[in-house]
Amino acid sequence: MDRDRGAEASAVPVPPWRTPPKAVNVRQPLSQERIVQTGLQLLDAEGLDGVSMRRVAQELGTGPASLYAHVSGKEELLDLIFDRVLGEVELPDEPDPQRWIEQVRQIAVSAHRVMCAHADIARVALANVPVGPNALRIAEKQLQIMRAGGVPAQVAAWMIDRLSLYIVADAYEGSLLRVRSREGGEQALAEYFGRIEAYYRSLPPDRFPAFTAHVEELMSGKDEERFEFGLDILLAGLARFGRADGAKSPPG
Amino acid sequence: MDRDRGAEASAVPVPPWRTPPKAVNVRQPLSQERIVQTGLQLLDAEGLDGVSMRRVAQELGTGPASLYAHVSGKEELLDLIFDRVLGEVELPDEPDPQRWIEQVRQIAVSAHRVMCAHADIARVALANVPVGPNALRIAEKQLQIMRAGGVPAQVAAWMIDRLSLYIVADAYEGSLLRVRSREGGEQALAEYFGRIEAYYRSLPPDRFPAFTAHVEELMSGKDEERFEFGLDILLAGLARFGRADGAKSPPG
DNA sequence: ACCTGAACACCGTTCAAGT
DNA sequence: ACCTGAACACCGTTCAAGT
Repeated sequence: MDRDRGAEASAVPVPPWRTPPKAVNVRQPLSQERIVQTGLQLLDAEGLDGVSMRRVAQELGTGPASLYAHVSGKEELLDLIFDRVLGEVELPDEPDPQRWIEQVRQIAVSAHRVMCAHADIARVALANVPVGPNALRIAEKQLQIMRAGGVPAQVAAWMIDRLSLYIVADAYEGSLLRVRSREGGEQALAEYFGRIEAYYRSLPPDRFPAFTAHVEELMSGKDEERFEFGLDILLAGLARFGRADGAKSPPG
Repeated sequence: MDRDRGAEASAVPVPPWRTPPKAVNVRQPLSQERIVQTGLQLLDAEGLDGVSMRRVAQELGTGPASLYAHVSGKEELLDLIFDRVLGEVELPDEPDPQRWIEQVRQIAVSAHRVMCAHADIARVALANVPVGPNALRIAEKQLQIMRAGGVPAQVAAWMIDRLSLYIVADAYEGSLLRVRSREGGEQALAEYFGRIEAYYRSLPPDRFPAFTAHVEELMSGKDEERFEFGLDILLAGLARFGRADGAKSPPG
């Protein structure tokens, strides 16, 4: 009998008066995983302000109330997205006492780059202490490297905190400029800095002698350059506490 | 004729059927000054989230739309409040080349203290580049001091930027903890850190050997202590660029 | 157990209309 | 010129009711 060969039967058009099954995959059940993933997509597409409970729910084809079964609230959702992003940070396999400063530096640069690649997600880390698995993984590695480099435990412990504050703050600050340039184009960003520079130049030199004399220097340098400048200042300050031979790549 | 002696006439009760004049001083006209002042009061009383256009308007006995005649929007209002706060920062009169690092340090500490004294206002400085008169006054002084200390112009210019980023970021981070403790009492803050510490101790030592071995060091130190630790690391890194004799107070 | 519609108590900003 | 009521287009979270 032919009527049991389902595969071939489906090649024939379905009679239009039959109610089609509800769109496939829309009934894929909600989960924390799916919510975080959707939040991350929204973050990348529209920035952190685009990640609202309502928008995430909409994207998942449901109402905002449904999210609360899988996530305690907006804060937890953002924490989860942040830690997922931190998962992209690359770490060296083993601490190398000969190159401890370079290793600390590489992790810092990688973390900075990763956060910068995801809009203004860094704001989340400023708002609460990150305790997700990836945050811990990174901090653990930094601590191991500094200890291997001979840095005293108390200094190393506080330095992790100070370093991550610096990285996160710079990433956040820079991301706001990037948001500005995405919204108004490259041109808007240039205009913004142009206005500031013009304002600096217009200041009265008698009250702002140093400022007006150094507008050039104040405005120079790209994001990355300034970040690494500050990072190297911090690392130079740290170097005194550890093995001297680990400080092979001193800044200017 | 008695009916012209207004002063004495007002001692007699007004006939109750007369409409009384609208409450005195409520008709004090709106001004940017009054709006900023009210915003600052709200900031101190309820934190930055308490400063909404609607709340400020309410406090002034008017509707939110009325504020837009004196302030372009919320962002400008917050900028104005921030710069007013910066007015409290103390600056030395003259740059002293013998003590340049100490002077840079004092300004940094003062700015940090001032921001910490006004809830989470520091968030404003992370969101946009401060260009108010008081921000400029402080930056100008820092620049003068570093130049007097022999720091090259490019290093000094970038250092102002990095220093203020560090100060603002720490003040903001700390303010969020202070908000937490104000809302839930000293006890809530202790509980929060207690939870974190307990979580650190509960981590598997094989995967987090350094972390679990140094929970004590990771949790130690008050806000101010940690801030000054990082500040001194930065200043030690900076010291190499200027006059050696200005670095009289090196950190640990 | 999981999901949802509707409601609550808010936002910043705009605009036509009033004085 | 200055001020305002009402509206617009949003928020995060809660809760009773549904399946």
